[in-house]
Amino acid sequence: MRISTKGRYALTIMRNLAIHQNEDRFIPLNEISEKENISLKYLEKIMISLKKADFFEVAKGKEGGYKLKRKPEEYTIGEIIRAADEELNVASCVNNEICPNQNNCKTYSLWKDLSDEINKFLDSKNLSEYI
Amino acid sequence: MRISTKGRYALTIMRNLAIHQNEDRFIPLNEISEKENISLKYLEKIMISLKKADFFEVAKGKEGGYKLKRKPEEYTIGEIIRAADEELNVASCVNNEICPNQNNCKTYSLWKDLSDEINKFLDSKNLSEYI
DNA sequence: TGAATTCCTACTAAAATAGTAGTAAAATAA
DNA sequence: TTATTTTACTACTATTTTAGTAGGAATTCA
Repeated sequence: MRISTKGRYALTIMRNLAIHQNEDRFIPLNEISEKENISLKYLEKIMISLKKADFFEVAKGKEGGYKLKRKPEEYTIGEIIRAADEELNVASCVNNEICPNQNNCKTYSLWKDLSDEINKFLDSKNLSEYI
Repeated sequence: MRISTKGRYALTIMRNLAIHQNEDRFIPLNEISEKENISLKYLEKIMISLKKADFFEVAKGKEGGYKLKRKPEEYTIGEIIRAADEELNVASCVNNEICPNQNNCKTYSLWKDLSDEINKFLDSKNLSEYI
């Protein structure tokens, strides 16, 4: 039961943006790519998901890049991982798909409660704790 | 972040054995296979992992099958899922592999703590709660 | 105007998960 | 003793998910 690298890299991106938040400039992805040794193309792809969550101000072109909209302590780790396309549910029956056996399923509440536990844990941590 | 079907089916097997524990006989896998609509061959495969954990008495041949060694309340859900080959760690750096960056990794403790949380939760539940 | 950057679409590779097939070995009931 | 039932073992295949790449269009600023 693993957090995907996509989720972990999303956190890496957010941490890097947080670190430079006080500098008055946009941070381009190639800077993060070089520092963290992750391909630029892959970071771009992860950004597609993160942008939907409205985490950044974006500037295209020269001197462009990304800048966090909020303070680091205002992002929870949970919302970052979830934004990276990763649903934090341990079984598909939790929240999303309909299980044909839903009503008399003996273990639904087990998976539901565990998923809630995981989300609660990750929502109790914020980005500022990891920079 | 999903619990694999292997892990879920392992629990299904254990639940079925628990249900029939008071009957003075061994439960063959084909009975569980038919009732739960899971292929016999796949159940056999999952059994290979579970047997290593010494959960059952086994009888081969006619009238053979499996029988739980302990009472249902003496099996935790955590040990069942872990026995089904599924490590309950959210990142490979937790417990197993060595991360080249271990000492100054800012997120190691995050993944470690989350993994501990998941294990603690599943170890607090026992099989008798799900039959 | 050219270099740096994000944006967009499509594709490929690798790994993990899920599932199947065939047969040998063991044990018991008849 | 033998046919049948069951687990045990080994190997293979298919499917799905995750990870990663490629190429170029659009935008913006120095």
